[in-house]
Amino acid sequence: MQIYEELQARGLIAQVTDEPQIRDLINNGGAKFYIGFDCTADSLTAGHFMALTLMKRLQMAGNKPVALIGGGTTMIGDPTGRTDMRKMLTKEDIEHNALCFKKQMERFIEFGEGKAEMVNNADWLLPLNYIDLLREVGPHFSVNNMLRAECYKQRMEKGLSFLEFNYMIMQSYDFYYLYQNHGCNMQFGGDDQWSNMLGGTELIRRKLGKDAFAMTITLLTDSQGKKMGKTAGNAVWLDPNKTSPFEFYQYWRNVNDADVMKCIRMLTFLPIEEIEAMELWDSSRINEKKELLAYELTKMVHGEEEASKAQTAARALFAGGGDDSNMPSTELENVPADGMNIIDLMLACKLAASRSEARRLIQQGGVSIDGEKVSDTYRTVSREALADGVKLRKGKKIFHRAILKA
RNA sequence: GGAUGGGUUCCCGAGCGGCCAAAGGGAGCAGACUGUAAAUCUGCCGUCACAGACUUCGAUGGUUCGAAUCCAUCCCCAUCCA
Repeated sequence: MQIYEELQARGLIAQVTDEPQIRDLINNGGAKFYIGFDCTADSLTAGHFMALTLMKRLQMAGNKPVALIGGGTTMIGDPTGRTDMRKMLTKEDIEHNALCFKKQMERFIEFGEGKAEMVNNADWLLPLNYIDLLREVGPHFSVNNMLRAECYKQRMEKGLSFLEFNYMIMQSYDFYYLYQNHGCNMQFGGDDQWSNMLGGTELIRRKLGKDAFAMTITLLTDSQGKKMGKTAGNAVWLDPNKTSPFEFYQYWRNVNDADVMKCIRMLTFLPIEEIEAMELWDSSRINEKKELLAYELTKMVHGEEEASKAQTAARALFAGGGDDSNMPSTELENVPADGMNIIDLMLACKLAASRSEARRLIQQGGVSIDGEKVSDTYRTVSREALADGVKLRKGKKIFHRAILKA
């Protein structure tokens, strides 16, 4: 099976500009493609993960990936899928974020001579001169058409600033620039980027009379149609300091039954045949699939060792027994001689955002220490117990070890 | 620049002088049930020294015994006109 067919089989392809040509191009390793990443935060998220795996898949098939860091476009802010304007980030923030992205990607994809390239659109967008740019690309964009684009339509009622309106033009310019200066002939992106990407192929056709291609990836949504990769509105980060490998593992371990196979198909590198076989598994093996998914993804992002640790810890905590030394933990300093109040302890371990919340949790019976339910909000944990480490549990799934700093 | 309608707790959205920490829904959290799933049911859902107190309803000032609710100024948003 060739790469294009594989991507299809995995359900990754959403839209393409010219199917026969793109099939031909990537199956023969003839594509030099780019994917843009807006650096609105200082870490990549599970949402970016699929784009990274796609780059890897295509690279393995002999195509050349270009990772575009949006140091310039982030200055504008993509209005796609937003009902309000993004907070404007400072130049310093953006530079910092771009640097963080770079580090994370480097760990994941192979860069270097003849391998993947990394570019930052700040390099060519920032020096642009307004009038020159207007004269260069302005005549090729029809405002009428732009307004018809889905990404702006949604904003017509809520309001769209001129700043954001220009996002599409900047992204189009990127493609045009990369086509000319880096020989990029294709752009990939999330399906929500379709109109922005078409802007680029159009611009190249009009300015240069050449064909460039675009292909979008199906957005990973759960059975309820919501974007995956978020818990409680917070992103699942790839940075182990922001989302520990254990938490990362747990996120995937807990996906809905209905979404497991989709995730395995779209995100893992397991051979298609193996996945097809899994489809036929008895429904009683659903948890096996979830473990597999969680393990595979954690391995890719954090390495095999962390993945096994997370798996061992999870099994120990939920199935009982075994080694549970790998659960997330907090080292405590300044513990008074007569021990620490349970509420303070929970706060110190970030298991509750406020004392009220901690108190509530206890009153509702959601907290336990070393397997014993806490019902008294005045309960204190002795310094001696903390020296050995105590196992806190919040709700059903959150485990945390608190231990005195040596 | 003009006219009109708006800015309410994470989001949507009621409230329009005291009964308002503020209806309802969503999200979230906890409990029950389960399979570390979903659905369902129950409770919680501003903060704290938590049967009490304190701080919130775009901002600032004012009227009043008392304001999210009235007045003034300012900032922001939408719609129509230019």
